[in-house]
Amino acid sequence: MSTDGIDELDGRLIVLLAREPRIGVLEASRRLGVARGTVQARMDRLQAGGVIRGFGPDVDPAALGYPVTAFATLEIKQGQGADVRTHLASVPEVLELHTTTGHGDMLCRLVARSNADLQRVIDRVVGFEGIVRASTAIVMENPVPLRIIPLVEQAAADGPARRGPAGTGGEPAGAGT
Amino acid sequence: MSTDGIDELDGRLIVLLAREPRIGVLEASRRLGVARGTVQARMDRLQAGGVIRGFGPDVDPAALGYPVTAFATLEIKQGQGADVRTHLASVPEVLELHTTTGHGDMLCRLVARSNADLQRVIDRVVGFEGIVRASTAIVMENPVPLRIIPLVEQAAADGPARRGPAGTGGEPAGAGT
DNA sequence: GAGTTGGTGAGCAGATTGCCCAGCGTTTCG
DNA sequence: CGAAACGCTGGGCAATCTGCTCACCAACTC
Repeated sequence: MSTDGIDELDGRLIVLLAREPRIGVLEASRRLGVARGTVQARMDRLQAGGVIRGFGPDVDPAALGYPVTAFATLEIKQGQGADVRTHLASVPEVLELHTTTGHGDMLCRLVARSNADLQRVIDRVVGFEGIVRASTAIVMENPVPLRIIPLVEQAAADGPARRGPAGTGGEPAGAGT
Repeated sequence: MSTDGIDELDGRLIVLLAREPRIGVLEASRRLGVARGTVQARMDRLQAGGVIRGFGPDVDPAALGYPVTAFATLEIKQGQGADVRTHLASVPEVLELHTTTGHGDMLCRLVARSNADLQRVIDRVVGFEGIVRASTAIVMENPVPLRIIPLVEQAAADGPARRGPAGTGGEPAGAGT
């Protein structure tokens, strides 16, 4: 679904939204130099197409009292996948979970109140039959926080796919005063 | 910084925002059953305190044309850390990067246009002196997408820390008609 | 040549925002 | 114990923005 690929304007719009989430449609149209209706239409399309999933608040676990982050690689007993997922989903400290290639493993991101607390979290995570082994890596630094802007710019540059190469669709028109 | 810990109202507010990001302050105050000014004050405090970093758009890499996600564990040559970070930060497909305990390693999240393209990305990532070894795990499923709500609820329940235990701060007051 | 799609500029009623005020119950401090 | 500080409530107001609709134009498609 979704026409995959965004054009240059979509890219600028997303980047703008990423940088200043609080601006409204009107302000965005000014910054982008296009009509309000255009921005509105683009936003609708981006959301409908799934490119923009939403605008959830970016909550910092550390500020919530969970300054420790870790990644755990889990080795699962064959056939126990579904149960393990359910189990992990029930642990609040499990922020995300992926199943990966390799050893039929899983990788999950955890947070904890302290290093000591991390032990509790890990115990809870692995304290479930079906999990054969777990190895944890504690995060010390985060040189590159989750980002999307560079990728959006890349995508916008690579695939202006949406329209033909010609039409600027730019400033012609014009009827008013 | 930031008083660490949120109370029950903060928790409800964040969860509400996470579920329906488009609602404004006014609508939120209605849903929460508190005065508009209160919501406004809470939002300000949460943002000032760093609990809420912002409201950036949630962009789906897959919809951008990057449906493949992978995690790469990198082994770095001692002392090359800084350079490697800079290098990785320059690759758009590197969505996030962490330095972790273990082997003085790094863990990064990558995306690519296809499995074949992933090879290109990995080559670019590891094609840098200072990176000794890399092992990659391709993500197949994502049973638990990055989430924060359960943790917020947990935090709100655990540490109502903000006020004393007594005062509900709830419905007293009231003067109008 | 006709039709469709996407963009522009304008307009309007209704809703929301930002900001300020006064009152009041609780908690804290001197 | 009395006073000040806080946080929340309920109103109010001007300015702004949103959602939606029009008519029109240009380019691409058939």
